[in-house]
Order: sequence, then structure tokens, then C-alpha cells
Amino acid sequence: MLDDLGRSPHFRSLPQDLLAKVAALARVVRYRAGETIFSQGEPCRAFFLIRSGAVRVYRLSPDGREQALHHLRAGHSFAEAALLSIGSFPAHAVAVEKDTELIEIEGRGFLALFHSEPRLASSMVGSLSMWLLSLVERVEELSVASAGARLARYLLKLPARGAAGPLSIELPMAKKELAAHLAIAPETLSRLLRRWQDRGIVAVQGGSIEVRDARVLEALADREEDG
Amino acid sequence: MLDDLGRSPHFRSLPQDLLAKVAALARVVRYRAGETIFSQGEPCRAFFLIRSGAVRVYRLSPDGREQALHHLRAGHSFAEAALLSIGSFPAHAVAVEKDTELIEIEGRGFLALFHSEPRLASSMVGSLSMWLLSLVERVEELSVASAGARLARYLLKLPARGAAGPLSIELPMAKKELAAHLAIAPETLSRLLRRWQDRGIVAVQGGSIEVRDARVLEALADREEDG
DNA sequence: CGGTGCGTTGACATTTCTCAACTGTTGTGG
DNA sequence: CCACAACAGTTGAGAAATGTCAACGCACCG
Repeated sequence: MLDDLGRSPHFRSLPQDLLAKVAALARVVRYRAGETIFSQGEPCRAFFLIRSGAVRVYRLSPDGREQALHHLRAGHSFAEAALLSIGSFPAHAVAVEKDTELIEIEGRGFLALFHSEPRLASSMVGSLSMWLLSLVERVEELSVASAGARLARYLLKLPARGAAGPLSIELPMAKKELAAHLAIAPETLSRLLRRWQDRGIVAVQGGSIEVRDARVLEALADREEDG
Repeated sequence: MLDDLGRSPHFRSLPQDLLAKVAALARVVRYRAGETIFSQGEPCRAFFLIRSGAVRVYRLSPDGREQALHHLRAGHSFAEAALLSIGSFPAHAVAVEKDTELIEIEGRGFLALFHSEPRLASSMVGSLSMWLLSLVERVEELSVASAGARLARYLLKLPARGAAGPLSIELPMAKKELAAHLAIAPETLSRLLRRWQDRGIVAVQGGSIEVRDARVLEALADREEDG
């Protein structure tokens, strides 16, 4: 577990002795697919680091609709900002894959350690700032980019196999969830992929997407109008 | 200037000696309305605290359109996350009011101080986290809420005079800028206010808005459909 | 004054959502 | 091993929200 913690961006630069103190507050908890990790409004009993599996963080709007905020995988952490500021969870979190293993770092103890060990803060500021910038990016994206542009940007950010010609991409989540992440209706996602496939820009095979013309895709990502 | 710094959420909990070290890196710079503070992509020479006036932070999308990210007023700070992570400005910033006074905290020196003084990090983590949560809020808003709901939420968050009956609100920026902030077209903003005025929910007089029926406005803020 | 730019209004185009139906897959219990 | 339920995904038709374009009044500033 020390290894897992040491690999997290938050703790990467932490000296061993301090890392051990953090580890003393941590335990591994395993979740089943669909199982709730925490609910919006609850006091922040811990923050979390994903060891394996995947987690969806979402909010419920007053009229009951669900908005995906993050889709996180192994190596990511979440709820640290909530713990360090307001002290209660501002969203819901559920495991989306079976055998999702989380490292839970106990909140109260961590806060105490955090206040007595300023080095802990220094090590976390960089990664928190980074996350902040990525959110700024996302705000911009949601504001100006059309559904098509958001999808194109998303696909281009995904790790791809095949350097030269067609790139091979695996969607890291179900299309329905991807649609939620991009803030579009599942039907719209389906139609976009269909249209692009008809134009020979991509080839879709379930969750596998082959990018046949990265140029055009990049153009779609850049202009606000729909593809 | 020590006072200004000490009032900032970032430095509120800082001991005097350390505050003085930060102050030694700071200088006050005055900007005229419309003057550029920094541009996207530049190395992060400093971060900023607003002493008076107002600042607009925005990005330019590849096709030249402008997306407002923040509209900040006295007491707010900006560009700290950029300095602490990527080291270059991820957006443009301009002063929007004449006599906008900024406290500029020199970047290189601050980073050095930051690394030698862990207490600095502890004092900033809380406010960074807070900001992070507000961005999460904004992502959610942009994703699920209609234009009308976003406007209603915005109005309700603004400080208002008049406790009991009709609330009196002053828009802190021009309607055109407000539209950009809400990610809607200026025409849509105009039409929404018109419609609400016709229904007796608000009374608009230039930049002054009187909320005549807060109940209805709150309902509009909660449902995703348009008012 | 005359210009510059904001705010408003109207007409129209477009994107995206909603609703509904249908298909295919997956997992479960008999 | 099959039948069935549940659900993701697709497709179509129509509706709704919002953007675009254009014209105009109006205030502010030189």
C-alpha cells in the first residue's frame, strides 16, 4: 500500500517517514459494481485513491437528473478537496466496475496530520492546482464547444495504439456514461459516431473506435460548429 | 499592503513573519480599463490579488471565440494555480474597470519561498480546494441547467438589498459580459429578462434588477427547463 | 454633434433533446 | 441450456431551446 500511496501525484514527493504516517491512516476497501461509496451531503469521513476498477462521481440536480462530474480510474484520487475545505461530500460516488479497490484515507486523522505536517500540504498543492486547471479547461469546453467538438476532443485525448495510419482507441466507459460525461444525450452520441463513420472519419466497433482520419477529427475538435 | 495580503483567503492564517516575506515579493500595479494583464501561454511571471476594480479572465477558442472563465472583483486572486502547476498562464486576463489595482506577487520568488516554507502551502490548500469545488459546481451548472436556470441561480447568488419583500440587485458587470459568463448569447439574456419582467417575476432597470417573486425565481433555478 | 458600441427586438436557422419503438446483448433463474 | 428480463445502443420523428443575422434606439464620449 505504501507503493500505491507513493505513486499518487499528491504524495509522490513525500519523504518515507511521512508517507508511512499517511499509510497508517489508510485501509483498502473493495466495492462491487454499482455500490455506493458516498452520497452527496454526508460528512467527509475519508478521501479516496483508486487502486483498481473505476468510479463515477456525479451530482443530482434538484429535479432528479444526474450529472456526471468525473469518471476516474486506477491512480486517481477524489474527495480530497471536499475534505480539505467544506468537510462534506459535494457529490455522489459509486463504483462502476466490480472489484473496485479503493484506498480510503481516514478524514479526521488525515486533517490532524495535515495541520501538524506542513510538508503534506506542499506535496498536495501542485496536484490540486493541476486538477483545478483541468476543470477550467472543462468549463471552457462545455461553454463554447458543440457536442461534436467535445466528443472529438475527448477521443483525441484518449491513449491510442498505432502511431502512423489509423489509430485504435478503446472507450474507457460505456457509451451511455460517456454521453453523460460530455453532457449530451446518448442518442446524440450515437448519431455523431454514426455520421462520422458514414463519412469515413472513424470506424466504430462496440467500444473500439478506429480513427481513420485524425486530421478531420482535429478540425472538428477546433471548430465550434457540429461535424 | 500587508493588510490586503492578510485579508486574502490564501494568507489569512499566515503568521506575521511569513506574511512579511510574501509582502516583500509584492507590488501594486494599476491598470486602465481594457488593459491586458497577461495573455494565454505566457510564462507565469506572477500571480495576482485584486485590490480594487475588476478583472475578466477568458480564453480564446481555436476559431477565435472568447469564453469568459471568471469575473473577479476586489479580494479575489487569480493565476495562483497556474503558477503552482504548469508555470504559464492558461488564459487571458484584462482589467474591466478603470483604476483596477492589482497586487502582483512575483512568481519566481514566490515559488522559492513556497518550497522553503511549508506553512505557505498549508495556508493555501484550503482556499484552493474551495475554488476547486466552485468550479465543480460550475461544470455541473453548465452541463445540466438551461440558460434560464443559470441566470436565475446567478441572480439569487448576488448580494441583495431589502430583506422582506422585493429584493434589489445590482449586476456587477455589463449584460454582455454576464451573458458570456453564463455561456449564453446576449440576445438570449435579454429575452429571458424580458419574459420574466412580463410575468412580474422581476423588474429590470438597466443594471438594477428588482426581484418581485423570489419563489418563482428559485423554482426556475431548480428545474432544468427554461422559464 | 457624430461615432461607437450596448441592449433590444424580430425573423429565422440549427443544434440538441425528448419520446418512442426496435434490436441485440447479457445475466439469471428455472 | 433455454426463456426471459433488463438494459445499452440505435434509429426516426418531432419539439424545444438557443444561436445567428439584421435592424434599430439609445447612451456615452470625444
